[in-house]
Formats: sequence, structure tokens, C-alpha cells
Amino acid sequence: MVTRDEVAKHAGVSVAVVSYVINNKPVVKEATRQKVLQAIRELGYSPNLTARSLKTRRTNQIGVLFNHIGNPFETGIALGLEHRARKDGQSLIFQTYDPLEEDHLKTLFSGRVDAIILLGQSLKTDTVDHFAKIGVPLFSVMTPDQPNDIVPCADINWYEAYRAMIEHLIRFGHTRIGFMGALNRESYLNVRFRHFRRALLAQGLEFRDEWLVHGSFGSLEMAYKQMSERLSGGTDLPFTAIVCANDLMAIGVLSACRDNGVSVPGQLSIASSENILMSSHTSPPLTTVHYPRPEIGVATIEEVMNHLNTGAPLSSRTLKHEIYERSSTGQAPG
Amino acid sequence: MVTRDEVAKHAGVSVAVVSYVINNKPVVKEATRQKVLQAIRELGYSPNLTARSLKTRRTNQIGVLFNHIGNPFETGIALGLEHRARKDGQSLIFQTYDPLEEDHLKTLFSGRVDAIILLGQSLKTDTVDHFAKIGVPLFSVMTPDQPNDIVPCADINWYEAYRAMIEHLIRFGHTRIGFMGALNRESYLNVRFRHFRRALLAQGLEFRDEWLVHGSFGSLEMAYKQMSERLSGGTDLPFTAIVCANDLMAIGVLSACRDNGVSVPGQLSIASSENILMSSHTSPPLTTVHYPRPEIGVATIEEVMNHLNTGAPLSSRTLKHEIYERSSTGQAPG
DNA sequence: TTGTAAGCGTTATCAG
DNA sequence: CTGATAACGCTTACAA
Repeated sequence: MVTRDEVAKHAGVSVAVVSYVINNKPVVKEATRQKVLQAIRELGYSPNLTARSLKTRRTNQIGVLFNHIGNPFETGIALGLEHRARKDGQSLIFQTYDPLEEDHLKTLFSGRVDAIILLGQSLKTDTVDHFAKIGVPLFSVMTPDQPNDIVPCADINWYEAYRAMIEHLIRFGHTRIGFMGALNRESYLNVRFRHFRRALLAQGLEFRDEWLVHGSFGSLEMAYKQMSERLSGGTDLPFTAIVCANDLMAIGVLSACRDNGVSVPGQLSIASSENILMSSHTSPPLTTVHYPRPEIGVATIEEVMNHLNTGAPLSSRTLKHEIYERSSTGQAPG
Repeated sequence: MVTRDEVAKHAGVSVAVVSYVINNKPVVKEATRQKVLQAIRELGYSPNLTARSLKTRRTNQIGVLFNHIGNPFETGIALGLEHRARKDGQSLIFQTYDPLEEDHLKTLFSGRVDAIILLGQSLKTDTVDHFAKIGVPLFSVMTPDQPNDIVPCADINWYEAYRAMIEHLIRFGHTRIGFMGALNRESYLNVRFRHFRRALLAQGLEFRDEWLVHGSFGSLEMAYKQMSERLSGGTDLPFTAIVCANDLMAIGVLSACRDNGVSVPGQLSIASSENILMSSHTSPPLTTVHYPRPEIGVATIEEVMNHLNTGAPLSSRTLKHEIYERSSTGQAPG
């Protein structure tokens, strides 16, 4: 590898001058500056970022904790993160979060990242404290199931979103509305369920435990299976509409309906959450809560960079959602 | 941040001993080892990876160049990459590749990564040479459109895959088979098109230029638009079956058919490539070439790690594909 | 078995 | 304006 020393020698200047040129210090005489740039070009030199990081105590790397890279919702957020991070010259290190190996994070990221972005994971207090202590800020996209006061979040107002969605369903005459959530412990989807339930009750509707269907957040298959079981029993569904905590599950539910001869929205209205690209290409297309994925990714990086650069405290942000009414919801049967 | 020096002081040993303990050198007396471990625990110390990298000249980071993180095909590969990389203690740095900023890669990764994994991008010779010179190996998942002899690849045998797919269509009586490829210059999808065309000719069928429909690899919308235009013209399609270079485009084509009243596979058979999760949940489900995404990701990391650890030369690998016959293909009309 | 010290490639502080 | 030189936190001969 070609180092700064070689460049200095080649240009006939000291190593310091090379640094000045690279870092655009305006102190260098134009002539020497050109000499150095010339040498850099000739040697194909670029500064070793690891060495620079060690010295400057800035890695320009941000850790991002995925739950499941295969989930298009999460990658939609990643798109915004990456786009904005690139502008700021930050690289993202993607890691799949495994609760069983949470302690591993401490060593994994040690001295490697300037900040860590969570995707709704509920970290142990111990872990949170550790990063606070070594000065690595945490910020979460999506409110974790077990929120922590020193981990601010960017999210939408799920309560308002579901309130609007429920109103939409009520206009179609639905009064018994089910929900498909996640079985996973401490999933950020639990937050959505709690808001849904609260919004439902606030509208004077009831919610029975047996109206909660268990899906699994990364997997459409699980949703398909669960719904198929309910449908193949021969007995009628206890609800006329179901709201799914994410689109992947809604697509599974839709498949289950199709395979079991249940018409959507004729016999069952399906509403969903997130609005991933695919949700407008199912048949019928899904009515869903639009989650501003790229925007929230961008906002997250901006918030984090602002903190890193100015020391301003990180603070939570609420972004705007929307209800996309498509044809998977309709008049309640009967 | 707590450093190794503090640990040494706290444990009453020299800094070297701390290193020995951390790196499991078997030379340390058990008693001192315990003293050190105790100090590490008490101080909540973990070694600074940046400093370690600088010294060992190993970053344990691998750069991964995406085309579009939103493409589920690419994230499916990432899943395999990440899973295997984690086992080897490697972190992945994901970057979206932008041909306009290709030169930027040199500085971006300088001293930061041990290797770079491409997802079918055709890098400039200049760039390839640069990384060869500084000793950062390149490996590509998917054969680039402009392959380079010093960038080995992992891929399936597309020629064989399409040969089998075409046979499948011929059995249904199709003789005029279109293809939807990518407009993007130098996309890895061009490779697929060339193999398709060759396979078609090899079976004694013809291929006319107007049977090539232009999609765009990251986007289902473009495919939808292109196909809609062809369909809304009122004239019949010149082919009875179409093979799409990826599932995302096939889903767009399917949507276009649905919205234009074209029955699939009654009036048009749709075959596809990749077998992303969603391709089995469209209606009808898509007949497609199964691309072993996680496996190819795993194989890639193994190949790269083997090279990094033993110095063995990187070599290209061909993985097994499969044809998944589902209901989007059927008897040719007429 | 443990300690000392050189050096990885930078940046940044001081003199000159 | 430019040149020495001391860190940054770690690994690893080599010495003790």
C-alpha cells in the first residue's frame, strides 16, 4: 500500500504538508500544493481511513441493526439511510440483530462506529448503558416494544394512523375488526397492536382476544399458515375485517383467502400497514397505512449527524403517515 | 473510552499481558489471566477495533456493492452474505454502487475493507487495477455484463436454466417467446438476455428484436408501463409467452395483464427468473428459474475468506439452479 | 511467564 | 508556509 510518507518523499516535502493538502488546509503555497497533488496522482495514493480514524476518533461509520434484511420494509428504510449517509460521507455497517448474541454487539462495534441505529429492537438496559458510557449514541427507527428513555426514536403516530383506518372500516359497516400481530417477543409490531387496540376502544368498538391472529414479522408464510387454519376450520371468521401489522402478513392472509375460496373484500376486508411496494400489486391491491420509509431513514441520519457534529441532543421525531385506500377493503358482508 | 493501558494498570500488569489474554495466547499464567479478565469486566473494556486493524492490517470488514437495496433479489443474497460473514467475524459495509461516482470507491474503501464483493457491476478497468494494486480482492456475485478476468464470479448457469425453461414452454406449444430485459446499460441482466437468446436459437426457434421488451431491473413500475403500452395498443402481442429477466419485472407484467384484461396464462404465459419470495404469492403464481440466493451468498463469503486466510486464488463458482413450474405458464393459445 | 518498546498511517501541535 | 514529532490504541518481537 502506498502511504503518506512515500507521497511526501516523492513530492519532496514533509509528511505534514501532505496532510495539509489532503485536508484542504488553506495554509499551503499553491506551488507545493500542486506538487503534492501531482505525487498523489502519480502514486495512486489515498489515505488510510483506519489510521485516520484512530487519530481523529471519528470512524465515519454507523452501525445499523436489522431484524431481517429480507424484509422489504426494513430495506426501504435502509434505502433512505444509505442515501443520506452517503451524502455525509458516512458508511453503514449492517448487522442482523440476534437477541441471543446481544452482548456481542459491544465488542463488535467497539471503536468501529460513531453511532448505532436500531430498527425497533429493545436492547437490554445493560447494553444501552454500555454504549452511553463509551459515548456511542443510539437512535431507533420505530419505537421499540420496550422503549428506553435514552434511545430516542423516529416513527409515525400509529394511534392516529389506526384511528383513521378504523374509521375507514366503520364507514364500510365493519364493527368486528381483527388484528394480525407478531408472535415474536418484544417485536416493534407489538407497539402497533397496542395502538390499534387503543384506537379501536376509543371508537367504542370492542376487541376480543380471539380476534388477534398471530403472524411473524419477517414471514409471509407464517401469516398464510395461521390464516389458513382459521379458514379451513369450516366455521365462520369472528370478524369481518382484519388489520395486519405489516404488509407481508397481509399478503399471506390474502393468499390464504384466495386458496380457501374467501373473497376479498366481499367476505373479508383486509387492511394493512407499511405500504411496501408489493402491497399495490396484489390482487386486490391492499388498503394500507403508508409508512414514509425513505423519509424516516433520511430524517434519522440527519438527526444522528446533527448530534455527532454539533453535540445537540438527539430527539425523537414523528413523521407523517397516510392512509392509502385501495380495494382490499369494502362493504361489510350481511 | 477505556483503553488497554487502563486495564493493565487496574490489573497491575503490563499492557502486553492484557493483549495476550485478549488474544488467547496460552503463555499467560492462569492467576494473572484471571486478574486481567477481572479488570476487563470491572472496567467494561473492549478492544478498539480500529487500532487493532491498523496494527494487524486486517479490518475484518468486507465492502458489498449493491445496485439497489430495495430489490429483494439483492437483499436475498445479502442475507446469505451476512449470515456467513458473521460466523467468520466479518462485518459488511453496504454501499449502493453509482457508476458516476465509481472513482469515489477507491478513497471510500481505502484501508477500510479486506475485500470487496460486487453484485454484478461492471467496474472500469482502471478501478479493478487499482484494487488489484493495493491488494484488495474483488469477487462478484453474478457475472457482470462486461466481465473482467481478474474478477471471478459466483453465478448459476443461465444458459442451461433458460434452455430448460424454453423446453417447458415448447411443451406447452409456444414457439414465439418474448423477453423482458433491462434498459440499463451494462446491467447484469444483459447477461441473462444473451443466454436466453442463445438458448432459444439452439432450440431452433427464432427471436425477433421487437420481441424484446425493455424493463428496468430495480423497478416493477417500468415493466408495468412498458407492458401496458404494448397491450393497450389494441394489436395482438407478437408472442404467446414472455420470459422476464427477473421476478420484479414479471410482477409488473402480470399487473399490466390484469389491468388490460389479458388472461394469464390463457392469452399470455409469463415465465420469470430469480424466484423471489413474492413470485409464489402472485395470482397466478409465477413459473420461474430458482436462483439460490442465500447459498450463493454463503459460497461467496467462503470463497473470499478462504482467499484471505490461505492466500488460495479466488475462483469462479457455478451453483445449481432449478425450474419452478407454477401456473403463470400454460398451453399456448390458438 | 511477564515487561519493554517499536511501529501500523494518520493528524495536529509547535517550532522554525 | 513548512518540518519535526508526539500521540491515537493496539500487536508482537525481543529482552528480562
